[in-house]
Amino acid sequence: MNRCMIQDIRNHLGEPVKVQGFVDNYRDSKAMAFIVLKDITGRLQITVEKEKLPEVTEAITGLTPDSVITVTGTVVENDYVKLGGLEMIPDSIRVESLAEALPIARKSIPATKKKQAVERSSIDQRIDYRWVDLRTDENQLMFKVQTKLIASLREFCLARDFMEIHTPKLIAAASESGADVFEVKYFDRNAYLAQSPQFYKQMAMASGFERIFEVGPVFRAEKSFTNKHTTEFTGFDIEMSYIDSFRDVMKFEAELLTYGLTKVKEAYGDEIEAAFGVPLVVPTLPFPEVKLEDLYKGLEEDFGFTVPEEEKNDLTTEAERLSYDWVKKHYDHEFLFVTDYKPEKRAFYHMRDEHGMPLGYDLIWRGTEITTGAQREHRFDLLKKQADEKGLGDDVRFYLEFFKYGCPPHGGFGLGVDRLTMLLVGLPIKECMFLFRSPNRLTP
RNA sequence: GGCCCAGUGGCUCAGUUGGUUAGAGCGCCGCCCUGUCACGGCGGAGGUCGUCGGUUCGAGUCCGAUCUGGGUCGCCA
Repeated sequence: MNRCMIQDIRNHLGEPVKVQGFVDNYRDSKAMAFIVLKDITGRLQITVEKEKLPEVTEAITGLTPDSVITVTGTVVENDYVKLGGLEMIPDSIRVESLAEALPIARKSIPATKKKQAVERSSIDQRIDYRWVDLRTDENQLMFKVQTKLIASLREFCLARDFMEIHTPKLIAAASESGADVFEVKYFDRNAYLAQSPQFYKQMAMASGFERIFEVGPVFRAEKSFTNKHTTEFTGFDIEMSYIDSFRDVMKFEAELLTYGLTKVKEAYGDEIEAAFGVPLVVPTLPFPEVKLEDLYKGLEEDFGFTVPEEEKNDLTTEAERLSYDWVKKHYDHEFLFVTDYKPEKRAFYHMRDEHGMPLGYDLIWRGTEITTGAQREHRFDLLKKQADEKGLGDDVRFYLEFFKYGCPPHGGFGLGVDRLTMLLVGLPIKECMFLFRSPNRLTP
């Protein structure tokens, strides 16, 4: 018998079906037993009248929550049942895997007159048993949402003739200054884990690929302790040739994100709001933009916010957070492009204008940076000069070669997939990753 | 790396100015319960309080060191 997903069960009332999943709840009394079965699509009550079903009764003796079972039987409507008004009368139940008592509390239970409240286990405790934690509706929804988002972003790019590439993650030298790299043994020498596909996606431009994207892992050996950093995350990277300006890149990104969020809202907007209390607002085009310097002026005028002059060449965490209030106030928007960062704060490969100002941007969503983008310097001599100014020598020699034999003008950006997910549901990044990695966390 | 905070049964917590056998709820185990739906009722097991050292007649409670973890800032996606 084919397996029936629980969401489809109404199409099979009165006929024999098979369902499989986890025991979400088990209530056992002398004459009756009730199992709530959960699969990835929903829940169904299995009702056992013990006297009528001695074999089934035998099979479920000692059943525990979170065990995995296979049930065959007939689903009927019954107003007794609060769960959808449906119940399955089984004719067989097989226990596929008997679960031990769970080591974590996944849900909070409010206090009653007789009992004190039980808080759910801390996120760190839950991550220790992430596979158990991920069985909750909220967590599974989060990954359905992320799947939809990435599929939509990919769809948008493919419709515009982008190629999807896969660049190496084992590399011979650091790909960006600043970020620390993980060193790994590579036969009789050392290699590094890629901090970014930056150099290779630019190589794709020199290869004449014109428009590419990559969804892949990014490694950062930084001891960052915030609610939005992790040592391994997934980057959605774009690079495109024959742009006239970095504004072409910004425009593309704004359209890309708007498309992705539209698709996510169509599929899961209501569920996201119900589960996480965060409304999904599809942004309007174009996204607002502001120069870094003007943003600081605005924050001071509107909120009396100031930082020492020497910190104004970058967004502090607090300024970044406040920029959300600022953009809401002035543009009624959640996204904000920030431009005109000083060259000292930007990578050497960003193209600069005649005043030496980098032609790039950061994109802030709901007060958190999700992207850095730029037009790249594709002219060998200028690029080499900018690399030399940053003191990069042998490490970028192979990369500079990409620009010697013809390379189109181009630009691109990198999006943090996990940051998008985290902002979409309003939770810290460690709660939003399948498995979180930090300086203190390498397992499970 | 800076600054803060925390470590008590499987989980979540309480533990009063240091003072008799360290408490509770959930979970677990056993018994009872014909329709439950966060089922219910009764009973039970389970911790020596992160580690080491010190103060004291006496330390979960005070002091020192140490380990582990967390929050936050910086860094960034």
